[in-house]
Amino acid sequence: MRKKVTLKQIAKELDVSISTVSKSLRDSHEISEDTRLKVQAFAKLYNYKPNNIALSLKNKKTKTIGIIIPEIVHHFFATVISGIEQVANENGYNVIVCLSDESFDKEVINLEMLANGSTDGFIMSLSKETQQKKDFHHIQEVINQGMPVVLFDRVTNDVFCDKVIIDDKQAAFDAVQFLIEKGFQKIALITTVDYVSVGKLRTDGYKEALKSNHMAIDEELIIKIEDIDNCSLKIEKLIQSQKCEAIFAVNELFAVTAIKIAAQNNLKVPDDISVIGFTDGIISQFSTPSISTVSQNGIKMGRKSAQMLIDRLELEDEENEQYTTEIIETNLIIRESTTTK
Amino acid sequence: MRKKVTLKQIAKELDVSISTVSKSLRDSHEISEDTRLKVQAFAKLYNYKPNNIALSLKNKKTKTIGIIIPEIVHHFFATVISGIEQVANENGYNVIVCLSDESFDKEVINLEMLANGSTDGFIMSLSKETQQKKDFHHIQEVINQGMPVVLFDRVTNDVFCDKVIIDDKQAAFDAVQFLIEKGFQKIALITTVDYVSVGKLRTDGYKEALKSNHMAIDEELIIKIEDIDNCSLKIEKLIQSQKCEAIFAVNELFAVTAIKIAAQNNLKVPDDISVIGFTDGIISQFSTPSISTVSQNGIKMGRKSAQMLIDRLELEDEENEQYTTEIIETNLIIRESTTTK
DNA sequence: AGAGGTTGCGAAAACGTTTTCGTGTTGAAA
DNA sequence: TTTCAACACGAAAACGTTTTCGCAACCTCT
Repeated sequence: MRKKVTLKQIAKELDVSISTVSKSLRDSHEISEDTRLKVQAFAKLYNYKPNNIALSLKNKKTKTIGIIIPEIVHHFFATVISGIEQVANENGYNVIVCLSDESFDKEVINLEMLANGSTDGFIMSLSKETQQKKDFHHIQEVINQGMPVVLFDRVTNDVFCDKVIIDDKQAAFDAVQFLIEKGFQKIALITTVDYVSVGKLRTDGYKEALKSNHMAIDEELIIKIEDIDNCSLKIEKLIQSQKCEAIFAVNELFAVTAIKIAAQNNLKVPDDISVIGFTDGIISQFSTPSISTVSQNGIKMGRKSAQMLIDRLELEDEENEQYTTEIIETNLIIRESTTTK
Repeated sequence: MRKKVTLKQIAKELDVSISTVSKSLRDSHEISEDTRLKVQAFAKLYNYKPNNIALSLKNKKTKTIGIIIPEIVHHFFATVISGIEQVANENGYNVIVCLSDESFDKEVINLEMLANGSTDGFIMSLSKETQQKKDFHHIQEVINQGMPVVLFDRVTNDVFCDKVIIDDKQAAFDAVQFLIEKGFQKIALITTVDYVSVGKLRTDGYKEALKSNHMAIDEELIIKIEDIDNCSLKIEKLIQSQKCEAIFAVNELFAVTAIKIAAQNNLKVPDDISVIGFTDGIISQFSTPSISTVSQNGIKMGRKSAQMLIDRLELEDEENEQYTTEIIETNLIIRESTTTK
């Protein structure tokens, strides 16, 4: 077992000082070519690589980005991580990932743990519980300590920092508008409970679209799901009511579940009911029928978040207090689950 | 902006030495109760938390696990990470995630980068390119330096370390055996090219099952996909040949694609063709029809990998050269895509 | 030969901890 | 009053770097 070699060991072996070794390896002009080449050769032979931890301590920079998200077994979050990782990699950063499991406490613990020197900054999406409690002191604390934070997707207005979001309301508006233009009148909404920020916004967009077309909002056509595991009943009731011609669902799970339940009730998608979902994930692409959806472009969101964070990290001292909120464009992908009335 | 406070600052503020502060906070009996309480109160007030980097440098332990996988936008890998994160968290470890993008070079670079002090050990799954080149010197190098490595799923016999796998061959055998028992004779296989270790093993299992039932292996019923993006033609040819009654696919993408193409050719699943996939991901669960599949249990795989790595890390000096290969059981989940002939 | 400049290198500080060891002050026992 | 232990604390080393500064030795002019 050949442990990693250090400057000290090289210095001892070559009978020079640590400083000389360090300078030689960094091609300092202070060192004679003789010594420099000798040291470099020796270092190469023993495959010397500087110790990251020591560098981090010295430079007070870890070149590491902390990511805190609710879950990772989730197509959208996975794509965002992927985007972050791309940009991080391009800029010599590593990413350390923590999961909050939608729990406020875990979010706090993870954040505090990483804030003690492990990372230079954070990219995060709020847990449901955090959004519900509206308690963001942990994030504010980290920012006060001088660590930049970028929030994406599930954000809040209560903390000042850079943010990357999509225009959830507009995107929902567009989807519903599309259905309306296709001739549908009775358009149902399957959404989340209101404290989930994106769910609320998408609900708003749905209502706005109806309003701007002078259509009434029928509360019976709006169902709010708290827990995905037992949402079937509510959805079944909606579908059996035969009152809806089209459905807008705020995520793909709701969309595909609706389609499934429709099939069980002998209603065909899109012939009997048109469906549009949200998030262009695996499900939307591969289910039969494939599902029309609002594409979120997680990669782009991740890339943008990482870029904003790194920019702020490298800006350093500038102390630019001008925070920006970047909006990633969405687009409607029309597939098999929608048709014209 | 209130930067994090250090021992030194507390010491100065309280006019004692750094050692006294450190000892007080660690409840050393060397310190009088007076001083101890005073220091602790002050530390609490200023929310002192030890700097992780400094601790890592001192202890030569980072309490961080490096994960290197081919991609993250992939249900199975995401579940494995989730499992790893659970156990890591329970044991006070963090995880740092790097993606190889199926590239040998990126795998090497990431490994070397993290090996320079950033992590205590690694959990990885080999990139396709690495498996193709059969070059594992980078992994061996890391092991030689005394850092434990756990390989999962895509492993190799060429490097000695702990491994966590499923019995791919047996699982494939079981799936095909199931189809045979249901009365199918002409069973097709959609698999990967041979250098993908798991693809090869699953292919072997398929063949073995046929053999053990004294059925001929028809090479026309075996199609090997190199690139998922243009696999449709091959699959379409298979289906149009009308020669197969059932299909065993080595991953869910192949399975769902086959079902889709069958539908396009007016063949119904499962009425005309039965299909079994591999990996119990989102697609299998939510597509219509839902897909029978071999469940891999990524969570369990991740948990086991993490446990093995941490055990070895905490064992420390023991230098136990006895490496083990853990096999995670799979099970066949029967859904709508299969029926009896 | 002395002044001044260049060259080549080492000592030491710094980053933030923990821990070992040394030391001065106290109190009690002899 | 002397001796010795217990007590309470500080100095310093160590982890592995980088960098500033100081200092010899040599060289080049007058």
